[in-house]
Amino acid sequence: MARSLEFERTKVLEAAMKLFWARGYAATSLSDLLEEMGIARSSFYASFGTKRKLFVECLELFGNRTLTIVANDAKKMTPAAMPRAFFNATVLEVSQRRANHGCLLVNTMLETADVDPQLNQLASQKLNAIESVFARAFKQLPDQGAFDTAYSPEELASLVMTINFGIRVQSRQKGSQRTLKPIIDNSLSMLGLSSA
Amino acid sequence: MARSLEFERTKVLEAAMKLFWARGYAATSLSDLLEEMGIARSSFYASFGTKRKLFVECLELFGNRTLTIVANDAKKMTPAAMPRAFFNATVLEVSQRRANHGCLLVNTMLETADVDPQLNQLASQKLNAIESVFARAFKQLPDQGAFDTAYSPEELASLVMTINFGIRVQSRQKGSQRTLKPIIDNSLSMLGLSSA
DNA sequence: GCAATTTTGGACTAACTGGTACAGAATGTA
DNA sequence: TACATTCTGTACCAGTTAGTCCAAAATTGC
Repeated sequence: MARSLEFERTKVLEAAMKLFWARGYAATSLSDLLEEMGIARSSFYASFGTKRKLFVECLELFGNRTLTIVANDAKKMTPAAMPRAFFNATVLEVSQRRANHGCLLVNTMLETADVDPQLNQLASQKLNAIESVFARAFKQLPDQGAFDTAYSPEELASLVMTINFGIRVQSRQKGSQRTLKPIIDNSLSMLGLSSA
Repeated sequence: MARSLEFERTKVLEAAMKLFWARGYAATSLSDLLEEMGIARSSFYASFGTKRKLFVECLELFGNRTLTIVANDAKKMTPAAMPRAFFNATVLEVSQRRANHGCLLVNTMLETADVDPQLNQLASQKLNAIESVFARAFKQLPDQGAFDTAYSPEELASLVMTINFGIRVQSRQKGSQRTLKPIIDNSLSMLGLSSA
């Protein structure tokens, strides 16, 4: 036989995702990607096909990872505790470790809205899937305990996503967690989840 | 003397703005712009300098126009009525007439965040100016009447902007006003402004 | 060592990018 | 009509883009 099959495909993919995450799809050139991924031009096309296919893979990876976070939360905690946990995991913890690039799905949706329907739909679907997990969890709670308002589970999930989107935009405007913390806290208390 | 000075500069500028609004800065090529503006390549560079300068003008135009809307509202109505009026003017009425492209300032901020600090700062400043108008209006209301919560005027303004951002993202995901209306209504009721 | 196979690096292509230059047509004033 | 000025169209430039190709190097199992 011969040389070891793939290199560290997932690691290389992750590096690409981070770059797309920071700069967006169009603004990330192939040369930038190759440098960041640490592989040669030829092996890139052999392993990933085209820049577009690579981006779709990154979108998939990011989306599934985020989906896993909220799906696990749904098993671990009460529905009322999920929004805070989600914001903690996806916004605060990230802005603590490195620069905050918002949400790749949100960034992609805005970038591709009137430019690339397919990529736009892909990002949109992943976001809808996340919203569905929230809605399903809120439905399991018959009395909707901690929420002091009279929204349906679907409306609640939609509100959580609206707030999520707003926070993601804020997190690209002012990335420090010192400014983001109060925004998150106030948003959650608006939902009636201050003590959760 | 000679031929009439400028053409319809503002009209041409507006056409460019709409295209940037829909597609973003990088994804809008010069050829696309010229076609949409209906002027020749040479006259473009004579009148607007570079693509970048043109974009700054568009950002300026869009920002000032939005700022005017909310500043006028601040004179005409109570602070508690401002958020709804703002969302009506900038989201619902727009999505009624034509396709909804979100907010050029928000789109630009996300697109340029890790790519072009200057453009990013420009958009960010305009958004901060809008937030300041809200904060100033909320400060004028000593008892903060309609708001049922205990936020400071600045916190309230920040919440309004967070919701605004969230709705703008939603408006690029699902542009119809039929889906946007309930999202706006529920967001406002979250703020305690349902009856305002 | 030999053979199989993957990775690498560099040369290359074709298309597109923003921007420049310039000659001529159109339009106005006098 | 003559002149000044603005607009238009086209040709052009240098740089960058995504993607292809191929020979040589590196790595593995036998």
